Amino acid sequence: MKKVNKSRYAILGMLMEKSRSGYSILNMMQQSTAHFWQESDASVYPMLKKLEAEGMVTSQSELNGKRERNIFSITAAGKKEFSEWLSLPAEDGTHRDELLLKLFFSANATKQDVLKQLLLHQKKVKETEQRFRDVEEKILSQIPDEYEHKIFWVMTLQNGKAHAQAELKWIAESIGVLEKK
Amino acid sequence: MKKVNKSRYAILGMLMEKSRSGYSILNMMQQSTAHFWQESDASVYPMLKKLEAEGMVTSQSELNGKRERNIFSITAAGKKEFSEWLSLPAEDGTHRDELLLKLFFSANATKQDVLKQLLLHQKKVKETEQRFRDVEEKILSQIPDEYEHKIFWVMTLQNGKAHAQAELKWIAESIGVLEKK
DNA sequence: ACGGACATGTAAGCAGTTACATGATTGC
DNA sequence: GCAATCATGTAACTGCTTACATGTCCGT
Repeated sequence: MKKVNKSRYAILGMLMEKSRSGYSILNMMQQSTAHFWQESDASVYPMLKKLEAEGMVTSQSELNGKRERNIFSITAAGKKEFSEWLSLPAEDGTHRDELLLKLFFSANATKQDVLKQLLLHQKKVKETEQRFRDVEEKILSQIPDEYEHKIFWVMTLQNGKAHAQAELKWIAESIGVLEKK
Repeated sequence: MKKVNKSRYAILGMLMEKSRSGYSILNMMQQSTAHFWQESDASVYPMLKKLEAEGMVTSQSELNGKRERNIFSITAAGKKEFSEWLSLPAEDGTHRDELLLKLFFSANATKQDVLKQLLLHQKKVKETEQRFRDVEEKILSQIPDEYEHKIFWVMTLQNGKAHAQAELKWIAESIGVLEKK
C-alpha cells in the first residue's frame, strides 16, 4: 500500500478555513495543531508550490509595505481532493516515544537515573498541560460559539488535555512503584 | 542539533537482555514495544551490520537444521554506548495523528462522516486495549517477580493502557458533544 | 501438499529535518 | 540601533517504508 503524503491535506485544510500565506499556515500549526501535527517551513513552502502546479491552490502576491507575501487560496479541485480525504478512514501513524523506550530498558539503569527521567518528563508534561489550558481559555473566550470550527478545535484540544492528564497520573503511579522498590 | 539515529539504541537495548537474531529483535518489538517503538526488517538488518562494523555487537552464525541464523551479542563498547544513551534525558519525538487532523478540519464534513470516524477509531482503540490486557496477564503470570525487567515492562504497558483508556473516555465524550449538536 | 512461521536481506523512493541563505518591518 | 518577528526559500542529508527477493522448517 503506497503511502501518500499527508502534509498536503494539512495544508489544504488550513486553506479551507481561509486564504493564507505559507507563513500563516506554519503559525496556525504551531499554535493549534502542534500536539498532533507539525510541518517545518522546508516542507510547507515546496508543498504549496507543488499544490499550485497541480492546480489545487492558486496564489496571489500581496504587498504589505515593501514586504511581499504570497496568499494561497484553495481551488475547486483542491476542495474536492480535501473532501475525499476527509471522509476516508484515518490511518494510524507510528509514534515513537523515547522516554518509554528508555524505561523499557531501565533494568540496566540506576533507580536515581530512572527517577530523574520521570521527574523531568513530569515537568514537561505539566508545562504542556498548562499551555493547553491557556489555549482553551483563549478559544472559549475569543471565538464565538457560532463559528463552525470552534467545536472541533475544542475537541482536539480536549484530546491533548486528556492524554496529558493520563500521562501525569501514570508518572505519579510509576514514581510510587519505583520508590517502594 | 544533529539528530542521531535512535534505532541503534532500541536494538542495543534488546541485546542487553540477551543475545538475539535480527528476527528475534523484530519479534520482541512487535510483541512488547509496538505501541511506542517499532522498526521494520529493512532497518533492523542493515543496522545490525552497521553496529557490527562499529564494534558494538558481534555475531555468530548458528545452524538450526539447515536454516542459518545470526545471533548477535552486545560488546563492551556497545554496552558503554547504550548506558550513556540511557542516562541522557529523553527527547520528545513528533507524533502525527491523522484522526485528530481530520477532526480539526471537520467543520467541512457531515456529522455522519465525523461519527463514522470516531466509531471506527473507538473500535480500534478497544482492540488495542484488549491486546494490552492480554499481554499484561501474560507478563504478570509468566514472568517471575524477581526478573529485573518485569517492573519496567509492566510500567510501559500501564502507559499504553492509561492512554487507551483516556482515549476511549474522550471518544465517548466527543460523540456526546456531536450528538447533541 | 500447503500455509504459516522462521529467517535474512536489497533497492528504490519519498518524507522530513537541519542548516544555510536572505531581507524587510516593527517595537523598544 | 538592535532584537524579534515577518516572510520565503534551497541544499544536503538522513531516515524510514514499501516492495522485491529467496529459501527453510514444521505442523496438519
